[in-house]
Amino acid sequence: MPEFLFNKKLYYNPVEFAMDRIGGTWKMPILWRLKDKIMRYGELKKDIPHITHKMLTSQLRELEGEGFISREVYPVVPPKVEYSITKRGERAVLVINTIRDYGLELMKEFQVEHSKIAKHRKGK
Amino acid sequence: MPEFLFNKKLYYNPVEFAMDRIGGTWKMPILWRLKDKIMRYGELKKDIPHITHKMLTSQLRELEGEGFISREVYPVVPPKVEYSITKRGERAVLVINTIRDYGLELMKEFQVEHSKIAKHRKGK
DNA sequence: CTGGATCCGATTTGATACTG
DNA sequence: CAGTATCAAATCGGATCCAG
Repeated sequence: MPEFLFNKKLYYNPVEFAMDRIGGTWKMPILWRLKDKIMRYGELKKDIPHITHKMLTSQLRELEGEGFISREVYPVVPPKVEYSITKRGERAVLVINTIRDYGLELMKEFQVEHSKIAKHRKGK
Repeated sequence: MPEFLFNKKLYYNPVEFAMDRIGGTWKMPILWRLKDKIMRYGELKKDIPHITHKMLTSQLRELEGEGFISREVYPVVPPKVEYSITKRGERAVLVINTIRDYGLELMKEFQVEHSKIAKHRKGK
């Protein structure tokens, strides 16, 4: 397993590299929401439960800085900022889908119940 | 996105749940090594660069406790303990493969060199 | 050889206040 | 509305020591 440097951090394998780009608690939920629509900062904030202002802004900065999302600022008062997904972000969403499906599978094995309106969702 | 509890921790989505089971810096490297062979504690320790005693033992405990690997203790002196992958662990390796492939793809995009030979860098 | 426990510094995150 | 800055709390990880 080769090791390498990126942004002054030492990585031991490609998995770690990938997870540093799109992992953590919040990046996937953000990308997931932007996968098929443009959203404003406030919309994301309202839509992602429990995320704090600080985490949302910092994670958006990182995702933007590494090209997974793009940010458009409208010079109006009050400010309006829209976030949208990029090609690179769309590619990431494919991987997120795989992990998500696996997560659902694991939850079943571990008998975890998503308390919310766990209606019968066939397929997907 | 539903939220739910598992082991007294609150999760917001299936991705987070999956990554808590097999994510972190060391779990994937461990599973990866056990995917096609049984290994002793000391072998894993020597084989995984930079992992500390504390991290290796704690991660092995968690992986075992959640059924991704199994642990066999031989009642001899000095102790001999062998770790092997389970069916659940093998399923996880499939996902790890996907993430790994994606990681390699990303590394290429970001022009990361993963040669073991050091390259000239500006800073350090 | 394997593994548990403890101390402690480093990193991450939450809460809060402030700005254009 | 969107974003920055600061401080404190919580978490994580490394080093070390003890044990069967």
